[in-house]
Amino acid sequence: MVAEQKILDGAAFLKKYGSMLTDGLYMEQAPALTTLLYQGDISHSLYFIKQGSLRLWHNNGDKDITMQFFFENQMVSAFESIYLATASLYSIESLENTILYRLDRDNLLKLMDNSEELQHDILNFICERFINYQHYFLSRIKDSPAERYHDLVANEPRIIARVPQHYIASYLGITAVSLSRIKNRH
Amino acid sequence: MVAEQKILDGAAFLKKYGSMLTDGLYMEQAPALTTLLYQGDISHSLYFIKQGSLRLWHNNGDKDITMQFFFENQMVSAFESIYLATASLYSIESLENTILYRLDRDNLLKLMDNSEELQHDILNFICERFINYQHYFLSRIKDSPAERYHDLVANEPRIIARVPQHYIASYLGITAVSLSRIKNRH
DNA sequence: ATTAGTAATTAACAAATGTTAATGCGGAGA
DNA sequence: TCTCCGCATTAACATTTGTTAATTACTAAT
Repeated sequence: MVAEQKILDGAAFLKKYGSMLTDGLYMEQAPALTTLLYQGDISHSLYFIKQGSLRLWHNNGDKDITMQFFFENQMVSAFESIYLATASLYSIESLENTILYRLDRDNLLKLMDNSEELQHDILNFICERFINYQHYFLSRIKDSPAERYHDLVANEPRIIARVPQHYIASYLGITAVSLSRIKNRH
Repeated sequence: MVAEQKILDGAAFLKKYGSMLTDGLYMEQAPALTTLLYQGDISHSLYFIKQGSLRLWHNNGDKDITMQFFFENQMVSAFESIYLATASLYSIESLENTILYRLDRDNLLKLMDNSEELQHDILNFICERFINYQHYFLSRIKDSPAERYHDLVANEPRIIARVPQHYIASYLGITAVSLSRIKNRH
């Protein structure tokens, strides 16, 4: 789910493969709070954010677990759901009014069939994403909510500036009440 | 890190590709508490467990986070460390006296170069492992330590039977003291 | 400007875990 | 058999978060 990776971000992907995609790439607009993928569905789209922001989360009956926020130039997907045609563990929704490029599953797979280089890039992409994902989860396990909040303030100004607090609380794994306490602690 | 996957387990892998590996596959013996991979090192080996058990964990200065236990017939690797030649986030150590098959990095990559089918199997393997990994982490986040312990008792008798309690506590994300309390609650 | 609805803060209490320390248990080896 | 040492249990206390509820702040729409 983590789209930030060194090898191939959204902009680099479009630059490298965009010319092969004239018929499979669509520009779309999603007003704030539009759901792009429902948890449990099979994903048919890979997205690139031109403008705006997305949230990816898992729902567990009574509560949401927000895993990731996405901003401009990032590539966003539940790739394993696209590739294996399995139910997505996550929902994806716009936070702000968002402009996207959408790459269709069929065209992605066709493109992969025709390009060994893309297959190689995709395997790298998955490995990188896997590693990022592991870092995220390890920090979620080993660092306290307060530490992770201060880390966010220091290193992710976009999240602090553009994401409502109760989603940040969900991302930190705590309630909005607890986040408020942490912010105002001595 | 999760080696249990439907598409290709250790036994199936050896059956399918073992004949191509006469010179790259070594049998090894690891007495209890032998470290096979140190966190921070680049992994050079993919393992298959013939007999015994392994533990995979991440160390965070003062405490260990145990992520996975492995038993007979499982394929064990920090694949992204092998494939991308990056520092492993994890250490791997034997719990019991363990007999392993070890597949060398060079031979694995050579084999992948010569077999498109293996490349395909490996991408599937990674996607599957990614999904399993996500399930593990989500359960770690959304379920209480008590729920996860009772789940372990119901579904993972091998872990309960063969793994010392303080490693189980580390796997559940709590202290040995807290696990003891959970076990003896009401 | 008013109002209504959502988000954020604050307070009070309950529940769970961490920490430290003392005790009990059990196997390995002399 | 005795001793030692690591593992497991139990207890007491501190810390943190969850929960519920009341209050305040903010935003958007009329």
